[in-house]
Amino acid sequence: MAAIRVLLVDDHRMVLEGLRLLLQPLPHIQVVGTCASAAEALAAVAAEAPDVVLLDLNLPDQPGSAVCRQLASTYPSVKVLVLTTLNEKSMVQRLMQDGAAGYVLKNASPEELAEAISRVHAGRKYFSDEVQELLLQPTPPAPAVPTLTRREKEILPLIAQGLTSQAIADQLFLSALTVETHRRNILAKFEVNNTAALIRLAGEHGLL
Amino acid sequence: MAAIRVLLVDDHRMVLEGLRLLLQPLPHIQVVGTCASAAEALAAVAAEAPDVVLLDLNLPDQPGSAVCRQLASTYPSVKVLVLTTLNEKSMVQRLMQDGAAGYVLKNASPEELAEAISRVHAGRKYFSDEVQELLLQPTPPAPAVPTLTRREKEILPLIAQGLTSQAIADQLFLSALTVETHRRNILAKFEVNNTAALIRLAGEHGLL
DNA sequence: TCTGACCTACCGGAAAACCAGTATTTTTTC
DNA sequence: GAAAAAATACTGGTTTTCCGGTAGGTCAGA
Repeated sequence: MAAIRVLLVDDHRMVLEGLRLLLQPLPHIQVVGTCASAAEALAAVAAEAPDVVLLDLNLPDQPGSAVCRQLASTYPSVKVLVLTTLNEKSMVQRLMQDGAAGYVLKNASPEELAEAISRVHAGRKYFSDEVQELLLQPTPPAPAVPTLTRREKEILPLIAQGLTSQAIADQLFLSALTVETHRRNILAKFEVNNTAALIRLAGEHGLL
Repeated sequence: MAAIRVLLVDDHRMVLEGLRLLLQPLPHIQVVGTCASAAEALAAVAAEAPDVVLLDLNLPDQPGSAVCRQLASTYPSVKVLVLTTLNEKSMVQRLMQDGAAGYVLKNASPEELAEAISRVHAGRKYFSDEVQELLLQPTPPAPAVPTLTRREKEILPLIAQGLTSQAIADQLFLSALTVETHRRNILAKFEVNNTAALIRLAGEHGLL
């Protein structure tokens, strides 16, 4: 049986080197390259056609989820094994939609990592125990990030900057009344009734 | 010359194993233990008396800066080499105050890491190039987190929750007018003139 | 003991935000 | 090409915040 060809993607060189050394003694696994950015990774996949990509989510140039999606759509035969520290449920589910074949935490043991690589190469899914537990937990009331329209996305940060409706209107060449309407709609979507709570929530959801 | 005894502290087991393998071939360095939490690290330092502690900042139980401070005060002969991904100036300076002997980024090369270990063991400081550049940059206008009084610290989060001055007053058994005064003082301290900007800034400074 | 910081509380007025509707036009989407 | 969604704008009214100034009481440190 030919060795599984693995590509390593992580923005920390030390982690890359460490992983490489860790996988080196395993006869059924062959590391075909290491990348530190999304761009590098995409190029390397094209050049090396690995079986499995070990993908860290924190890359400097693109969010890992985007890389995952691109790889999955362009190279369906390449299995993406996400390797990260985040273990939020929403993130896991999102990545599965993006075509990831598995999800291993960075504090997993080397044995677990090897197991995960074999599993996804065999066409199966792999989740570390912690992640599985997370998926089994009944969905908490679903925080649900409101979907904002283009205009609303534009206005929200301006509100956060402390601009008044009039100032925003001037800047966007709108009537202040229009801005007030958008403002009300945004408040409604976030289910709050004043700016303070809105900005806090928006901040928590990374919308600023 | 005896080998430098190094203790590795990082919450990701893979990073630990990777580092261990990375340092293994170096004859002048001996890894005497690996720890995944602050508690473990403190115990291990007491037991092993290493020369150098390679310390990651993101530990599950305590902020790395606290560990650094404790180590430096309890075991002055132990050199702490901070190994992390954060490279904010304030963080670097804070850690130096906490007694760190050096600062290496996670995407440093293994050679650089070895060099850093040798340097701090020799009693010198070590900063990776990127960090040095950061330190050389003229201090940007100093963002300056405003100092809030006890009452203000109490009221600010309530504002962020979307409570009106009246509601806050009810909750704290105060006059709404008093709350308004505090509110104005808070706005003044943050140098903003409405709640939206206040909450955004407070959030950025981690005051909520 | 006095000073300064803090907490408390008030007045009056202006500005802004919030609420409940309605309505026209433009853009998107099926 | 019609329906749905979004963007625009308005009326009219209430609530809240913001601003400037004042002021008494407490408490800690010089």
